[in-house]
Amino acid sequence: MFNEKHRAKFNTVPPYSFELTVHKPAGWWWSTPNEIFENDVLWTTARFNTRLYGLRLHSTGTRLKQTVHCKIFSDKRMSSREKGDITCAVKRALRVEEDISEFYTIAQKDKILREPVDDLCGMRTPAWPELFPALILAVTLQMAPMKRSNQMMDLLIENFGDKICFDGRTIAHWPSPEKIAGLTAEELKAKAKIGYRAQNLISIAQRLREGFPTADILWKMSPDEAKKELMTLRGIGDYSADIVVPGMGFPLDVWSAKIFSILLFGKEPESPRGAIPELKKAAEERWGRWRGYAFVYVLNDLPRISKRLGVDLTHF
DNA sequence: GCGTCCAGGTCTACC
DNA sequence: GGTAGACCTGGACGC
Repeated sequence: MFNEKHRAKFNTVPPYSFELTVHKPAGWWWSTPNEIFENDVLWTTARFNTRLYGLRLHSTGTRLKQTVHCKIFSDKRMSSREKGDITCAVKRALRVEEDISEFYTIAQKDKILREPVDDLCGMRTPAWPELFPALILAVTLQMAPMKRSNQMMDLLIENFGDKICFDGRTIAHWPSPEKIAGLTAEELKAKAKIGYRAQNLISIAQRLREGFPTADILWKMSPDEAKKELMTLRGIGDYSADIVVPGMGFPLDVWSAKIFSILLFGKEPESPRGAIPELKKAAEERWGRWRGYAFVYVLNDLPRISKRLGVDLTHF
């Protein structure tokens, strides 16, 4: 039985939008695809140190002075250390303490970002509460259209995930590394239809179980160091590492390469995959360490950017 | 209905 | 160090 065991309150560095941070316009979730967001309240789940918790989050105030309120639900007693650790992890994943004023200064002078930062004022980039779900996302996005990636993720959660009931809601959560590490590739392929990715996911789960740097440790590294570490995992290359790395890289795939090629160079690339290195370089030169923010703001504002440009960027 | 093609990357063998 | 080819699966497409 999951009951409320702890409460916390987070002040935010303005501008901050709780709604846009946890419930992105493009449809991305904050912790699990099955979380519920209703009337500015998020019911979600997260696993810390092998234990699953229920979270109820909501905000008060305006984007210039916003507070996020968090209730933590557990089926076991929580020590004060556990409460402190989880509170820190949730706070970090909400990015409430991040000062993005430098990004806004750059964006307001930038032809591509000027309007998206107005449209999505206060939105923060993803900072996955847990490492393994972010790696599952990256692996299932590889070589597959979005519909198929969603099918793989849904089947992984349905067949190997965990479900908890708290605060009147039932939420299904991602499988644990322990669960996936114990499966055979044949079983994973048959039940989750993830094909050749099965062996990669099992290998990643085994590395995590055997002592891969935790999210805490990765956050303490420089982005380059963390990315290098992530790329030692089987099946995690440049693109996947950019999705998972703390602070968000610039994870260009052939879909987003077409969009950024139009925005940065004014035309569709002849070879989207071939254009990726050049586009990454251009983004780094233009937006520096804020390129991850540029990526997320553009891809979450495509309908409005398309309307302004008179070019449909949503059809790729 | 059936066959073919290929996708929102990564790894490996080969040069 | 650069690059072609293989990799699961299922949806889209042509016939």
